[in-house]
Amino acid sequence: MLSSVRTAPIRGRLPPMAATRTARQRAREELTLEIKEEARRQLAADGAQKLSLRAVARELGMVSSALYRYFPSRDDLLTALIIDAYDALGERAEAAVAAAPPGDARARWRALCHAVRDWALAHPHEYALVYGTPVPGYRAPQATVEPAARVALAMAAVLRDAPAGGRPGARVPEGELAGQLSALAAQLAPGVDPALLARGLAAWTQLFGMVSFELFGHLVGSADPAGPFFAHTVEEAADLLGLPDSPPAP
Amino acid sequence: MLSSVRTAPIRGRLPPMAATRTARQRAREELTLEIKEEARRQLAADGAQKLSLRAVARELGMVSSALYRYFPSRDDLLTALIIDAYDALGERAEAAVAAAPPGDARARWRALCHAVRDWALAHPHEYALVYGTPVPGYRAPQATVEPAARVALAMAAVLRDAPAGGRPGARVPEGELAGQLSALAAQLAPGVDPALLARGLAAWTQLFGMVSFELFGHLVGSADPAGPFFAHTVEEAADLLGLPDSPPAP
DNA sequence: CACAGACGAGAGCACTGCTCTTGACAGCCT
DNA sequence: AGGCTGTCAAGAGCAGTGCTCTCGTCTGTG
Repeated sequence: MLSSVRTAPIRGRLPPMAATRTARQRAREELTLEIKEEARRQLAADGAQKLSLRAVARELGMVSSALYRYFPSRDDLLTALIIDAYDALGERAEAAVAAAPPGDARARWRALCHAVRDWALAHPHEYALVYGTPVPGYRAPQATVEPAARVALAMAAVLRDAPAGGRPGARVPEGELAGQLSALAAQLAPGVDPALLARGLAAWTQLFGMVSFELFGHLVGSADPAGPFFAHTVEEAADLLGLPDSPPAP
Repeated sequence: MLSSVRTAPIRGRLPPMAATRTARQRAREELTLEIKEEARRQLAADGAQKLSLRAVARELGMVSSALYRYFPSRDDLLTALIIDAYDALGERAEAAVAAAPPGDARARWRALCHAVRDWALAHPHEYALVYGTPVPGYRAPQATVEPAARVALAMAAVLRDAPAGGRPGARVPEGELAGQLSALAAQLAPGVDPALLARGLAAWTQLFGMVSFELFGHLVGSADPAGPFFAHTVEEAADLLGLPDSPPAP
């Protein structure tokens, strides 16, 4: 396996720039996009379960076997859609945080949480693809971990930039958890109190727990239009995270 | 609806007791159980996605079409498994609560939470079937709602029997949420403070959010052996719910 | 220009859920 | 006791799936 990268030419001449790419390359990229587009359409319509390579190919006017030139298997197509979904959600969350008043940590937190829920409600099947049951065998491809972390990173940034203080009554993490938290803090939110970080993790799991419960129908008997409950709990979580209650500049 | 049950004959003679059921009925019941058993085995091995009616039939030494006499469709088989899973989890949770010291609300809460997680870890695919992505079309059959509520009911009972007090700093639910909570309280935990009930709902979603995140691999980068984080968060949730910190009778 | 590689098309394999028909048997009523 | 009725397992078959392999064709490149 001396030439592992197949597309990279040995000659130093041509960097495959956007302008100098050949017609084949352009066609390939466009077709790849079209395939993902159609697949996403079917995903949104019927869910990941019913996404069929043959149906995608049919809709695109090509034969099913030709599609395997672009995605070696159905799982690879799904993986591509997963990455796109993570990126779309992450981008939305980051944009919401960026649009909130920079000094108002609570507003930033609130914007983040509601952005996640809004995106999930708008793209239920894509959300389910990403935060629902993993596909049968499942091995998270390395390519997914970075986009998957975007929401968590945005949350960490909100906490990092929030005025210190925290909420009293937080238990101090001990033992193995303390180690995990300090390692985590070192890599994404240096200087954050471990107890606060533990609450951040908890709020993170709760955020997606609420959204999943709402989307998957587990709240129908209780908090049925889940909006008010969601908003309330987001505020309570903000309280727990010690985010100041009133904006500094109204 | 005096004679809603179909199997009850109009003649007064034979009540279909366990002893007096015909050979056909017995065979049918046994085969139904065997089918579910084998299906559950395949579910545990490969996940709901790969559960195949033909494979189940093959393993049972019968032909696939015969299986449709017992379950009219694959979805119906899955629904039966869903109900069983709900029941198994609910029973486990109830048993854990019952085994905890009756007066120690925190111990009961802790037992409930850990029972849920332990069951989920022991039966990941059954958990995913129930709390993961709902099946494609999905309409929750009425038969599932009662077993589905068992864990929530057990949680409500723990809160109801806990010494009143709650934790200061709870936001009072307003508007639509207040109405939902009072309706909810009326039917499963009368006399519970709405603010506390809101926190109970939040804890409920968080519990399953944590378990789902752990099972579906979303915690690998952060709280990797998730046990310590789970235990910590369960205690913090108990704090929030105002459950007394130390057992009254050690 | 010639050639290696990429490409689309088609046939085909093994599998799925599900339907329909057929023949055998059990349970019930007279 | 005998006949009717409904249940049952079995088999064939349909439409659909993911995926593989082979075949000519065209394209970009040396």
